[in-house]
Amino acid sequence: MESLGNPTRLDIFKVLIRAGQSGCPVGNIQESLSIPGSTLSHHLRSLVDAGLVSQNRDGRSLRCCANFASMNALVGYLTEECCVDEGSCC
Amino acid sequence: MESLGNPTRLDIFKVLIRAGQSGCPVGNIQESLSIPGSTLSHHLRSLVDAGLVSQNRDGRSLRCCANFASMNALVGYLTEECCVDEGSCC
DNA sequence: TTTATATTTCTAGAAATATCGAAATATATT
DNA sequence: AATATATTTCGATATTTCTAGAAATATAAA
Repeated sequence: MESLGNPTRLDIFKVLIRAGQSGCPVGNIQESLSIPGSTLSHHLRSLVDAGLVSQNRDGRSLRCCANFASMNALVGYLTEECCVDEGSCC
Repeated sequence: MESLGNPTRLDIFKVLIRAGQSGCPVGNIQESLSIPGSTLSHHLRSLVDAGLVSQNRDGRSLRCCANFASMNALVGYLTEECCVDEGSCC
């Protein structure tokens, strides 16, 4: 969640969500968002570390994929405990 | 989304999600999380500004409620464009 | 109106994060 | 092996964010 708190990182993640299962090479993300490679690489790493993105090499380029399972877990994290303390805690 | 990127703020929001529609006074959140009032107030404001939390006065205390509509919008934001560029962009 | 309770604003230092150019590395093509 | 392409690491700076104590404000109760 912390990982998606940054606007640039959220943009990157959105590109990958749109790209679906087939993913998108680093270079294409860079072109699509117009950010320097070093900045992109830095943010991509933090997304990979958070488990939200996976990478695998494809020839000379590195293909990145949104991890849809993690994304759904994230969504679940927000919704699953809804109202469990309704009326009892406050 | 940016608003939930901070662990403390996420904790606050979770308390409010658990509290459901009836919400929770600031003082109770403070007690429940053991954080100074000033820090809590600061984070609450950022949640309110982001539209994720609403507040209304109830006697001497201020009752906070998670805005479930916004939360669902947030979830939708992540999921609705899934795969639209599958195969076409990269 | 005095007092108590609840919450916010002010302030400032510390810590974390973002940014990007240059150089380094890795992989593929010739 | 030499060259080209793709991506990452390094390093340094700028900016943002977090945190919390003290003081201020607001509302209610006595």
